[in-house]
Amino acid sequence: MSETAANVEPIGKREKTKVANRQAILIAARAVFAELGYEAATVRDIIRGTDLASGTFYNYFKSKEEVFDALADDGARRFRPILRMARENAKSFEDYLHSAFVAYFHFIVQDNQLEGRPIEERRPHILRMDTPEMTAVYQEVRQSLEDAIAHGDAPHVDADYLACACIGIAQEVGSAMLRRSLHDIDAAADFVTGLLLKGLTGAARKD
Amino acid sequence: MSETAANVEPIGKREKTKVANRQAILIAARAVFAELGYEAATVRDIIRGTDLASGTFYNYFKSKEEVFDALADDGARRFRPILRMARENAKSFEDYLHSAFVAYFHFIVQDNQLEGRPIEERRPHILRMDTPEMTAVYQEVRQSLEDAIAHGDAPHVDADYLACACIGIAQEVGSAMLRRSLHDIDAAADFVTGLLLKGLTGAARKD
DNA sequence: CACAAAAGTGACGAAACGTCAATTTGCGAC
DNA sequence: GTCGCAAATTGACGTTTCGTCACTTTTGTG
Repeated sequence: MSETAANVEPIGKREKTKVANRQAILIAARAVFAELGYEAATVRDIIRGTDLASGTFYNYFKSKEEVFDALADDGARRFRPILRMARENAKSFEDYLHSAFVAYFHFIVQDNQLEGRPIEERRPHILRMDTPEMTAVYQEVRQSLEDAIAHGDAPHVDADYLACACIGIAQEVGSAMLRRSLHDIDAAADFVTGLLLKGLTGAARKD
Repeated sequence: MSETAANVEPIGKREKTKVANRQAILIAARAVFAELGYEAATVRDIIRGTDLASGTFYNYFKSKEEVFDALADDGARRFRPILRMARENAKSFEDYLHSAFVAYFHFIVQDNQLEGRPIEERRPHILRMDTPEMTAVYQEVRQSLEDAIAHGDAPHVDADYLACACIGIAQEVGSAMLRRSLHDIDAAADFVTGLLLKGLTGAARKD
């Protein structure tokens, strides 16, 4: 073998710097959004956080908004396998719900470790939920719910509404949890799981 | 009485044009956001929709974002009395929940009559959760829930989380409803009310 | 009517945007 | 190695939007 052993990844320097630059921009953008807030941040601020020139930014993204969408999309992409594992390892429907919420709450706690401006200001005013990976997460949730219904683990409900309800609950209760000084992931997950399974009775405090 | 009869409203022309101008800007902004999308819209686009000069804009708002917040705030302000009436007229806790959701879904259907860009791209309604009126809506929901708990109409749950869950559900299921060709407000309200009261069992289809 | 305070106006400098001709870098061919 | 071409980077430049401010107009008051 005269070739180097690294022929499993036939990746040239060209492509490598390309993904590296894209990543550098995304990382810089995260930091800038956290520090200045999304609205106040400019494309120049972002590119200044890398060693690239201003013109190069536009080789990778059309605008600040597109960078944000890419960040959101990346987040969803990273979360998806976690969600899938939660489903595959679940012993029961209740178990699935609980571990999925635990996974999500854990994920957002991690994702907001960066300090800076309040979390609300790091996002655009209008959050778009229709990026490809975002949609995929919704589809995954919905599919899981439909499977559970088909399998008799859950009553025959409107899976679309239910998936939306789950996502809405996860988002809002998740944000509320982040606002609290102590991020009690299990308590939050217990709350929402109980609420979904048994309604208010199920969400009641255990004290 | 030598004075004119209109002394019940001691409002001079000064104040009158002031509120009129502010309102004109907000209305123009709504239209511009609907037509161009929020991100693409500029302060100049907005002011062009009124008969005011560009400099005048800054007498009323600091930026496009502040206009958006004002629109959101106005939406919340209009919704609050509706929510309050739902509570005061409710015969029971279940009735309160149901009519509150009906009111909200009705509200967002009305609020999205304007045609233009896809709803995701404009959205001058309930999204930002940290404007004064928005917070007031949250407080109102939470207070209602705490009252119900104290009165024994609901189990002893974490009212903060529950309020957030209700709001999250309302937003997401509301959006899902808007996406459907037929906006069946009652069906959506039945779904979420059942879900909250009895969990999945309560949300099951009635067929 | 006169005068002062408040509000409106639009031109102007500053800031951010997005483009592009010139330059550098990567990569295959010889 | 080096030659040549394509791809990517660069930063200066023209353009667009921003936000301000000196000036004008409007409103309220005596």
